[in-house]
Parts: sequence; structure tokens; C-alpha cells
Amino acid sequence: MARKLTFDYDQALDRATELFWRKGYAGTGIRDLLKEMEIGEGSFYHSLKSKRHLFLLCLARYDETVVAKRMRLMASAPDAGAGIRAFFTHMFDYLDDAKAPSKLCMIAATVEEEVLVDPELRQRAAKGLKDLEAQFASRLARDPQSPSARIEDGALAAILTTYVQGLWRMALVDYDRGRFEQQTEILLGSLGV
Amino acid sequence: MARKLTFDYDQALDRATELFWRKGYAGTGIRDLLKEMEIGEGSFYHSLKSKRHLFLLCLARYDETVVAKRMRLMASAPDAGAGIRAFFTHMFDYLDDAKAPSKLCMIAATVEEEVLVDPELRQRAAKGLKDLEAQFASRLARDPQSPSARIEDGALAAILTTYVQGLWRMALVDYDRGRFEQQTEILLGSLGV
DNA sequence: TCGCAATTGTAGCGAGCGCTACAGAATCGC
DNA sequence: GCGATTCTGTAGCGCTCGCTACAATTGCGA
Repeated sequence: MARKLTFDYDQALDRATELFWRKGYAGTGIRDLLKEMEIGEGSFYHSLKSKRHLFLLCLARYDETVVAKRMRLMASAPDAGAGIRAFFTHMFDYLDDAKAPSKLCMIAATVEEEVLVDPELRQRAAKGLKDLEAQFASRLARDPQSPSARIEDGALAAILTTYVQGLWRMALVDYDRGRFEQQTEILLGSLGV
Repeated sequence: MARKLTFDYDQALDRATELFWRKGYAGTGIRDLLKEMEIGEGSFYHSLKSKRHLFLLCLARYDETVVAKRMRLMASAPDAGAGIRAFFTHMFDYLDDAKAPSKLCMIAATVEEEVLVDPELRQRAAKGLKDLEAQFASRLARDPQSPSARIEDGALAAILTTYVQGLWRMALVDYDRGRFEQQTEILLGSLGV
């Protein structure tokens, strides 16, 4: 019963996600977003409400695309060992991709930043880590061969999650795929995965 | 040949370090620092040059105290296994300390933040991680018993460093000492440390 | 005691931040 | 067409940021 949106909402969200991913929450200003999304200040506050609201939408979008694909790869592998290795391979592929927005997982990045002051964003970031750990645990649990009978699935999932978070931080400083692959394989071997 | 500083330089540096540690680089404003250090704007820019310069001084101070102590604990243990466990214990003790400025390693925190845009700060943060890895490696290397003959010292040090970085991030979201101790012991056991 | 040099307090610059008020433009049912 | 409603562009608010210019103050050597 009134005027229609003159811009492509989905495309605008994609572009905003890319920008947040590349420059972080605090590092991305409203004016940067407007320029990238090619919309005006009025449209922004009318249909996206606020920077925080937009960021939450973008986190969801990141989850549905990048994270979901990684999880699907892990889940569809023949066994837990292969699934977990597929997870790391996808992660390293992404880190190798020169066109990627940044050497960083958007969820992991959100854990740090002053974002932690904001309870909603903090909770959202925490959920991302919990989800990852749960995915590891369930992948290990439903493995018919139960490859690492020595170590309880929960503990193993926690170790892997912690290690993955460390990898993101290390990659930010100095990424060397060969080294990362090698040390990861040694770790997985030691853990009996 | 002229006027003397009316404030305690060392004490001011300590207070600034505490504040940066607690709120991060970007999250700490000049006015916050001035209030905490109990000095004026003029004094600040005269004797501390800039926020960036002060931050580098504070990082050095943090290194000389907190990090140095952790390293000393690791180095002075009877063997590598005990040293590495002492390292983690000191880290967990710190995370348990309610009076500590934040659940965070100041060096690790500096790896993230938009700080990475600044080459000097980035390099400084990278050095912190390299140092940690080198300490792990040398501790493992000079162990008479060479406890983990299975795995090369360098790879082991890299895995531990990565894991420690992950721990810092996990602790930021949800810290549970019992869980962390347990999963860390399982990891060390698996690695033969 | 005087002059020089170092330290200090004040006031404000220029820029960016997220956000809002508001008027004009577009699109619907009628 | 008309009115109601929704979208858009502009202008600017109040605030904070890191930093600087500059004059006043202090303490030293001569």
C-alpha cells in the first residue's frame, strides 16, 4: 500500500556482511556501509534499524553460508576422521583464498573486539563457539568406528574447538599452510582421530 | 636544568598498563588514561609522546612482568612436562584471579583489534607469539629425558602455542577452570608431554 | 636573583562516530 | 485523481576521538 524498496535488500546485506567480515564491527562505520551498500542514510535507518541490528543480520548470513558449508562438509564425510580433516581443509582453503574478505572467521573475530561489552553480541559470539564444539562432538559421537575410543568425545571436541580458535589467531599474524597442515595432522594423529 | 616531572613516571606507566590490559587499545581513550594516571593533557603529550607510544611502553612492561614470570616458571621446572604444566597452571591461576584486569592476555588481545592495521603494533603482537613458541621449543629441546620423542619439538611447540591462543579466546567467552584443566591434561597426555 | 629550559594546564581543532528530524518522492487502495 | 502510507535524501545533532598551540609555571645553573 505504499512505496517499494528501491534497492536490493539481499544484495545490500551481502555487501554489508563482506564489509563487516573484512574490517570488523568497530572498524566499519555507517558511512562505509552506506557507500558499499549503495543506499542512503534514510533508507538505512528505515529498513535496517541500526548498525547493531544490521550486524546481527550479517552474522546470521555468514552462519548460513560460510559456516554451514564447513559443517556440511564435516557431516557428510564417511567417518569422523575424514570429516574433521575436511573441516580443516575447508578452513585452510579459505585462508589461501586471496579474494577472501580477511584472514579471519567472522564469528571468531566477534569474540574479541569491544563487542564483548554488548551483551547481545557477546552472547551471539559465544553461541558460535558452542555450536562449533557441538558439531565436533556430534560428528565424533555418530562415528560407527568410534576412532578415538581413548578420549571422550566431549573432551576431544573441546580440544579441537580451542585449537581452531587458536589457529584463527595464529593465521592472522602469519599464515603458512604447509606448517599449519603439518602441525594439525600431528595433533589429530596424537588424539587418535 | 629545568623543571622536574611532578608525577611518578613508573606508577603512571603501571596504571596505564592496567587500563590498556583491561579495556584494550581501541577501547581506551586518552581521557581515560589521563584520569587513571592522574596527569594532565600537557604532561601526557610532553613525556609520553602519543597513545601509540605509550601503548608500546605498556606492552613492554607487561612482557617484563606477567609474561616473564610465566616463562620463568616454565624454565625452572625439573623437566619439560612439569614446565609446560606450570605454564598452564600460572595461566589458569591468573584466569581465576578476580582482581585481574581482564580474562585476557594483553599480547594475545593485541593480535586482534583493528591494531593490525598499524604495522608497528602488528609486528609487536606477532613477536609475542613467536616468543611464546620459541620458549616452548627451547623448553622441550633442553629436556634431558626428551619426553616426547615421537613428535618433533618445533611442531609440538607450534601446537601448544596455537592451543594457548585458543584458550585465551575460549576463556573470554566462558571460563571453567575444571574443564580447561581436564582438556589440557588430555591434550598434553596425547602429545606425550 | 635572574634567565633559560623543561613541565604543566587550558582551550580548542578537525574529523569521525551513530543516529534523528523532517520534508519530499513514490506507490498503493479507493 | 485523492489520501494514506511507506521509502528516500539532506542536514545536522551531540558526542568522542587523538592531538596541538600556547601561555603560565616551576626549578635549575650562573
